[in-house]
Amino acid sequence: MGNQKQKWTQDEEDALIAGVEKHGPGKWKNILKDPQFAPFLTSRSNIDLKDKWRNLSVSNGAQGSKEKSRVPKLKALPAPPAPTATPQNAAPALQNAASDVTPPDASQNDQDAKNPPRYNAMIFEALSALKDSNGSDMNAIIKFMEQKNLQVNQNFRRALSTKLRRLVSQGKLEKVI
Amino acid sequence: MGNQKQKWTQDEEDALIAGVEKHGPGKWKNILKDPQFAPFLTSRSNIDLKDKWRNLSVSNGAQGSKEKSRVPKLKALPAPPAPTATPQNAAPALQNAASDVTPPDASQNDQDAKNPPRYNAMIFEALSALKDSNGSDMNAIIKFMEQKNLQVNQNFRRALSTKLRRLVSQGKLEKVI
DNA sequence: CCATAGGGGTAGGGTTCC
DNA sequence: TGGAACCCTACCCCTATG
Repeated sequence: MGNQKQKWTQDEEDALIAGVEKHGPGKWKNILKDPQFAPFLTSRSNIDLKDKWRNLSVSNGAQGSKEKSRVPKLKALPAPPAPTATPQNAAPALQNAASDVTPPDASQNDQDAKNPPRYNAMIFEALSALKDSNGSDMNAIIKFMEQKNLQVNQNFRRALSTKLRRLVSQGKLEKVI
Repeated sequence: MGNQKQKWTQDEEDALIAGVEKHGPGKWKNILKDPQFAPFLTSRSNIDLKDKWRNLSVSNGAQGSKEKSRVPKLKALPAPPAPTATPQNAAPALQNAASDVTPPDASQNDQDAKNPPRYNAMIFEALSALKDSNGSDMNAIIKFMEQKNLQVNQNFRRALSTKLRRLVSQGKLEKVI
């Protein structure tokens, strides 16, 4: 109903293509986070990027034959069991082919902490920040969290407690007192 | 690498549902160990079970009701179905899902249906059946579908069209004109 | 270490708008 | 009718907690 289509601008499309060149296809979230492209894609989600790339590939992959009155016939291809060297990379007209798409992202998994409450990271950040004298107690950590406007509810205190114990048992933390 | 998507078969899904009925949700390891279900789930981990159950719950539950419905499509199996008569292949072999197609659904819009129509399978079956020397056009495919008593409405024609285009762009189909 | 719960990300099928 | 934008689901990985 109130569903308006938001057509892709040239800038957005360029940013997407450049992003794929840099990060490789399939790294939509990375492209979106890259400060180099993010400014152009503020109103796009990683899903949008994926879909747009698919559309680009489709229009580019199809033969641009002007014959439209013709009824195209289709023939099944031999099943593609051999994914040998079939990059299926129908990149939409990329000029710069100097750098292959091979090394897009060395790490396939760099799920950096962002949204979810990364307690571990928070703890270490806190301890690092108030690395005074001979360590900090739990209350100091809580205080630090509060100043950071982080969610510190009743549940959190308990979670922090067990987390600290676990970290100590894992040797990642040292109890000084 | 071995990162190939392994779609859930009907047998696997049935086994999971039956397992949840017997052991309750959250007892994934138990279900996996139960000889009653194990034969069908040899290629699934307890994590897979958990994820699949989550998907099932999402698609079947929350239909406008705040009720977080549990068990999806439970059919009340008082007695163990014991369909163990068809272990056939204990190894995680790749199965060709060509034969089965969507059941004859009279509904015009199966948005809420659980089993989405598998256009791909239908298309390949059609092309394989009318293995024309030069290939087949869309109308031939439609004809084939009609003879199969498959739902061929306006909606289907459109879907088939886009599907064919995408398959061509993916290199899975070849347009021979 | 083993197990479960939940978040997050991509791919693909299918649909809606123009 | 075809293309483009969008939505929904499947599947899998990762982290956190017990």
